[in-house]
Amino acid sequence: MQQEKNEVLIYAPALCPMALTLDVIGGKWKPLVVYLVSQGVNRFSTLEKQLPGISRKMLANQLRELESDGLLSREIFAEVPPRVEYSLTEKGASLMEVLMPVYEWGARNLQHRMRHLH
Amino acid sequence: MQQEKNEVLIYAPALCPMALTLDVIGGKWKPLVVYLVSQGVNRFSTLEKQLPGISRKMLANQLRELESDGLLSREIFAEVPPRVEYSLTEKGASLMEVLMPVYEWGARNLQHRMRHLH
DNA sequence: CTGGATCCAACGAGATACTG
DNA sequence: CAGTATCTCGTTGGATCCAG
Repeated sequence: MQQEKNEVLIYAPALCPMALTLDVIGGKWKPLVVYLVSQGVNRFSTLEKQLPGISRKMLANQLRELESDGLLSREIFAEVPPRVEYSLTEKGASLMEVLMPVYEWGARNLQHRMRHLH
Repeated sequence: MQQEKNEVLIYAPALCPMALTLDVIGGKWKPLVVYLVSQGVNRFSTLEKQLPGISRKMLANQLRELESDGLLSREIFAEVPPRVEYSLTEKGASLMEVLMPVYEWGARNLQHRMRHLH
């Protein structure tokens, strides 16, 4: 794993797949949003209920970004009242798979960081 | 994977291991810093050279946080000139392992997001 | 119901100067 | 060499109002 002494590598977030991935899934709410959608919580209002503390604007922004990154798809139903449903794309599902071990690592190593809500 | 219809789950970043982990490793520079340290780039000034664009303050902050989260250890040598070396802890190494698939996912799925630097 | 647009406050991050 | 302190500014996110 050790690099050659004279090898010069320049690293930058814009070139690192890890940083790019964290940019796509990072942020305070995105992993929870993706997870909830994967669990069938697929409408704006139900997501909002499950995410106490998130603002409408933030939820809308996160959903737009997740959609434009191809993780979620968005289906609009021309009804009254209007209805929109989100679902996980294949790409989103494949990301969820690689993220599960990360989730488990956190569960094993970060208990001390958990805040207990009442 | 589908939850029961009447099950009511409340999600919050403070309770989600994924969000906690992303908080620990997230941010623009942390994954690169951890990776570089794992590759033997273990001093402040060499890290700074490899991370064009990062400010001293940011690098110092990220190193402090990574240290307090137990991912990096910091060894101070009482010399002139002063010398400090960072290294990956076991915990940091175990995180790197679960993050490799994330890295690979990004490499496969996020090429379109890469910016070419000259 | 699902958002977009706007305004504003708070926080994060860069630049610079200084220190053990 | 390896940082810290301060100051400032830009961006982010919350609140509110409006619309399809």
